[in-house]
Amino acid sequence: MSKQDGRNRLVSDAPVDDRTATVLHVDMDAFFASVELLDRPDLVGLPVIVGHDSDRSVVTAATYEARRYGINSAMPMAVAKRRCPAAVIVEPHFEKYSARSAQVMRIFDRFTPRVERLGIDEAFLDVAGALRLYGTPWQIGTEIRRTVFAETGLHCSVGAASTKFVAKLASSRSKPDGLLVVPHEHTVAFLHPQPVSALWGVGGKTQETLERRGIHTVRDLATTPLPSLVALLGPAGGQRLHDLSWGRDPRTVESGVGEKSIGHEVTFGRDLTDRDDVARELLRLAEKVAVRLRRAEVQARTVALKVRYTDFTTLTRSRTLAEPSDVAKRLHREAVELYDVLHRPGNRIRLIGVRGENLVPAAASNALWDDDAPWRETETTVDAVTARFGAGVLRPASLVRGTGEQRAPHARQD
DNA sequence: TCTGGGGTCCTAGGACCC
DNA sequence: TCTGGGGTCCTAGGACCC
Repeated sequence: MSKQDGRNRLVSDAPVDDRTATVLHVDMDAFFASVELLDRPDLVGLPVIVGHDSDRSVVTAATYEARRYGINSAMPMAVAKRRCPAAVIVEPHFEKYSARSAQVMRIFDRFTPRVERLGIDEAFLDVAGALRLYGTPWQIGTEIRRTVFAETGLHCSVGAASTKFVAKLASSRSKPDGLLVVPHEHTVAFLHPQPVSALWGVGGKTQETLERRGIHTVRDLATTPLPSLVALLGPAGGQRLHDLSWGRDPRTVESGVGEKSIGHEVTFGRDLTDRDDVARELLRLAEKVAVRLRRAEVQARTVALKVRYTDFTTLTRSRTLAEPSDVAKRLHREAVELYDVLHRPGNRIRLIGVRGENLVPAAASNALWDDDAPWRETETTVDAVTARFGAGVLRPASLVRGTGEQRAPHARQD
């Protein structure tokens, strides 16, 4: 037996055929915080919070030591500091997490080609075709955990089951640094005692709705007539939760699916009121979006603007373009026009965001014929100009008025 | 306690077409 | 003269997940 007895375990002690549990969910433990500790071994064992140390910030990640003080992701930083004044706060470094994530995902690829990334720190693996080579799901999960730790120094937890949802729930129940296998025939017994909030898609609001009707556990939901659930949650939601409560999850592991939208948003340290300030921020965001669109070799058919006022009221406005675009200037113009409809003197803007939606492949021919792109922006256009001359150089008004004749700022020559 | 930034999916109404 | 039904697209908002 391994040193991880008590962590590595089956859902039942009875001998079971776990070859039915071919969907694995691998979830990195306290990922951002753990990556930071790789560079700061002096902080190991301490309550560490990753996030900006400022008002209006939230906790991005926390070590298990910090979680013991009741600190969790998405908690306002002010609250977290109150709960544990001694906590060490570390600024996030997203490039570092991306690099580690890629390293970990490459390890998964060695076990099966069927890997579906889910965010930066988790993935589903379909290992049905890997059993002959690598053994049972339990053995594969154990080997993945061993390899990830050996090569990165990071711990992860693995759930194995016959469906994605149950595998994901199993990994969460095995955390931290654990492995839990739920054979197919144990699925319902595993699910039914869980709180209804364990179901994928049941958050605070839905949980409240369900509990008002006396539905507290997955078993309660499973034994509620489907029409009642549909009346409560809508046709799609009612049917889906009912299926999940019986372990039915039709989703398969899909590798290589691209993003459906690409966006950036920013919350300001102090609210913006000036229209030109907003327009300038929209340019920064549009440039970031455009860079990522081009990198992904897609174009956006629709541009969406998001505005959050100081009272947290949040609006979105979107418009579908005549021609899809990956050009910052074009996205920016659209976003500014959408904003100008909303603008009122004295409005206090807390957040703005720009998102490209309805993505379509960037056909090579578009680059040749698209009148809107007589020049192709480099990835560094705005950043380079801003870095050299300061943000004030790129007056938003001049860009709004810009025509097709306007060239990219000359900084691109280097 | 006072709320980040990256996303996905669902609903619902209206326009428009057949 | 008053009235169809289905399908798709667009837009806005909300819940949810990591």
